[in-house]
Amino acid sequence: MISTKGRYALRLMIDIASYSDGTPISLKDVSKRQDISIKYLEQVVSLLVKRGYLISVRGNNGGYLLAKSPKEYTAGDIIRCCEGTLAPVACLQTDCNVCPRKDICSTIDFWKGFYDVVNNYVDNITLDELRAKELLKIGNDYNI
Amino acid sequence: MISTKGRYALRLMIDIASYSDGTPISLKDVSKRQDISIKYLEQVVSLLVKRGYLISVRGNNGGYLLAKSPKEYTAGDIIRCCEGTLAPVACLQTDCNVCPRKDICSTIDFWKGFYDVVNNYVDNITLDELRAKELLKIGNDYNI
DNA sequence: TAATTATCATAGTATTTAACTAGGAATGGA
DNA sequence: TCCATTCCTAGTTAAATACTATGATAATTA
Repeated sequence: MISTKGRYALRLMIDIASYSDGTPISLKDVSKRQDISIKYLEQVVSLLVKRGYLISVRGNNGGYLLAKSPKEYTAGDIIRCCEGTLAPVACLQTDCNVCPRKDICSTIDFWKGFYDVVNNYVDNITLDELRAKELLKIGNDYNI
Repeated sequence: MISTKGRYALRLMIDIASYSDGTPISLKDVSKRQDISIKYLEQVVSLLVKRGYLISVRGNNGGYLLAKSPKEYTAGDIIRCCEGTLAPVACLQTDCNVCPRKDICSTIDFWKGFYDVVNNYVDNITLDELRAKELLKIGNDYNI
């Protein structure tokens, strides 16, 4: 199960991509549209800023801007940024490859394949495509 | 991340499929081979018995038997039995489809696709295939 | 029959994680 | 200077995870 951090990050990025007209989008606006508290959004957004996915503008009329074109973000980039790895098991996280059973483990290949299909899926959908869907829904008078 | 319940369930099933000669396999033996406490295995195995995936034999020389051929179990069957749904978000669990944003949500289709690739992957690998890998590793003198 | 070896059922527990909320400092435009 | 915003760190509550523990029940075997 993907946590709220990753899911909200995706909605936040789609929101900014959808509503930005070149001026920064404030969390206050995102919060209203997405029904997520500003305080929680602050935590999510800080991860995206740290990673360089968003540019923050402080002060009055401040907010956030995409650092690059929506076509250049994949859903995977965004989710992993806030969620961490999508590895289904700990032994696939590169840093802790210390399972004592790794040489005799018959399931590791299965989990590797799992990891692969997940990464392959999320890395083949761009923020631009997600934004297109968002705009479609909005244009549709909030009724699909 | 898949929890120990689902991962141990898979190893338990592979173990039983690999070592069974028609007589029941006890948790004591599985525990030794898999390095998982008997007490924890008892909890995992009870879910598989309740679901009818394993047949339990009580008393001395008791243990567990597969209820059907290894070819007839998918990895997905086993994992979901002990792990619950593999849905990445709560609103995809059929029973609680009550998200107030469902009509305007632009990410639901993305998560549906995620869910699909995961299910498709785990349901296309059988216990028999996993057993084959296990036997290969064992035969290989515990060295890959 | 009694001892032994299993499964079965339920409860307890320590640790971690998730999902927030809160307070206030720093920034910068009006 | 005011005020809207981001930024930073802590605190909190609830639930889940990953077990361990105790004892009942069942069935084989000596």
